[in-house]
Amino acid sequence: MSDMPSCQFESRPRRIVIGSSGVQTDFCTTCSVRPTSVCSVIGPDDISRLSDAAVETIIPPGRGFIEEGAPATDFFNVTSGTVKLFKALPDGRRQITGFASPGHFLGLAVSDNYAFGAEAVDTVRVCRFSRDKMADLLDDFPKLERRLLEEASNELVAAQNQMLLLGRKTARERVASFLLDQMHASQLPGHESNGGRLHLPMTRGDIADYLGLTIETVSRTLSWMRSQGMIEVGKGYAITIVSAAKLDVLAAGNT
Amino acid sequence: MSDMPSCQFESRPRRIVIGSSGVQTDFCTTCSVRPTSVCSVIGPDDISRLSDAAVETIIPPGRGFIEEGAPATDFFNVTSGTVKLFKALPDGRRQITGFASPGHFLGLAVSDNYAFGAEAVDTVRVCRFSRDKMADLLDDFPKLERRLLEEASNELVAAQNQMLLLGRKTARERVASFLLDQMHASQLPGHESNGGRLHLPMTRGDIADYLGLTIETVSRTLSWMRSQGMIEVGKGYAITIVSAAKLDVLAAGNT
DNA sequence: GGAACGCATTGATTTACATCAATCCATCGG
DNA sequence: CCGATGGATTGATGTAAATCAATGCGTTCC
Repeated sequence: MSDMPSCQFESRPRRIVIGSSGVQTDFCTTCSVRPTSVCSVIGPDDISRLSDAAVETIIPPGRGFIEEGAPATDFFNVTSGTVKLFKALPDGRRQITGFASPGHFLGLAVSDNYAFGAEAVDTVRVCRFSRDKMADLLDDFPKLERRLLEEASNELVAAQNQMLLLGRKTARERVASFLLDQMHASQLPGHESNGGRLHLPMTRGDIADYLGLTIETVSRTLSWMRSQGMIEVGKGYAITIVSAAKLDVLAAGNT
Repeated sequence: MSDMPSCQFESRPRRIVIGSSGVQTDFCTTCSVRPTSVCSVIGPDDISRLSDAAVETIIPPGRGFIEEGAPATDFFNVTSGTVKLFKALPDGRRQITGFASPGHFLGLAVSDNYAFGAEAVDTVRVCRFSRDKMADLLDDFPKLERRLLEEASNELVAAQNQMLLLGRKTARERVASFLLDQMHASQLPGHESNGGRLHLPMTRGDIADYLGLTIETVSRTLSWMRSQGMIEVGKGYAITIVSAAKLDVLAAGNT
């Protein structure tokens, strides 16, 4: 899950008016995710096509905005905040299949219905594209399709790594892998260097649902890592990586 | 993993000569996978472009043909047989991330190296496309990109289902899900109806590596299912589903 | 300001599956 | 034809993680 700088914008959903003058406030122009997201393939001359298609939406923490099984009418580009993607069983068991941060494109569906759910972990901003408008953009901008294929391929690789983790790794290997992934994500372009300090807005329960563990196992493992001098657990959701090398050895899987 | 009818062809790899007459034996023309695979977007008038790009390859059982970490120089379209896709840990632990049957397109890579390995379960035929030739085809046939995006989206959905299975399902739920998936795959277009009888060329070890279990657990679970009247375990690799309804209840996850 | 709630940590106990072991069966090669 | 090998099944035992429980802390709301 790559991590991108967020798009700053006003705090309520609204439709950008299709304007004929160039004076309108155009959040696409000022969006800081755009240089590295799927939107980057649409050039400055065509940016109004983007603005016309996109509806910026603010989603408060805890609110779901994609429901597994619901008709797949929209696509979403995450421009700020963190989203958890998940699948659920009827008895309440849940597997988080990924955390989406700015730059992630959500909503690819094969059938007519979403195969997964999405819920805001913290305050989230997304640009929403209806399926029709997306189809128009794809027709007019072939490079967009190439870019979506790249995104999908990225997700496939991440999914395969996660299957290896879920199917074969021990609890300590899983937590180590998770922390290292979060560290790498926070070091991608657009993130200010923060000396190994991770901001993890998701709860221990969310981390457990992502790693195929329970809350207690995640907590015990983090406590053990702290006792081994690998991490520091700070206030709120801050975890600081003290020895990435030790975590690397764990995550690599040499049991 | 969708399952498609296989492409019949001669039993050794060779380059199809770029011919000017229409008399040459053209395996693309006779390929029975082609109507439903990514190649379907290339029309009969352009089929020579396909033949020019493809190299048919026969791979014996047990032979690997994609090595995790190796340079990603080729793509592969599976036209016959079964392929296992996997990721490995240094200490020998291995997770099979999928079984690819005819119609599957392999080799999408984001970086310059393959993120997974591939190995033939039984005798496998693939059409191999070099990266350069694939790029040419993509430039000339934009619908090919759309089709690849559809394939990738299919794989993403399958991966998410598998993450739910690996992260949250019990052993019985996993085996039930696997058997039902194989049943559905065998009922796709191109497969003759075979009354619930599955042909599973992969070993119990392969099934275990796919479901995040051990050989013994898979074997015990199949034995229990036989004792419950859900399946019959026949000679060789044949498993017959006797009560899909009971397996459905298990697989659904209502523990 | 205090009760309620959500979240996290830690302890004790249980359990689903792994591990180790033995045996059987089918196939292959000499 | 027989020994070797690969694969599968079944039994006995061990264990990593789950489950159950208790406690503490920070935040929110009345």
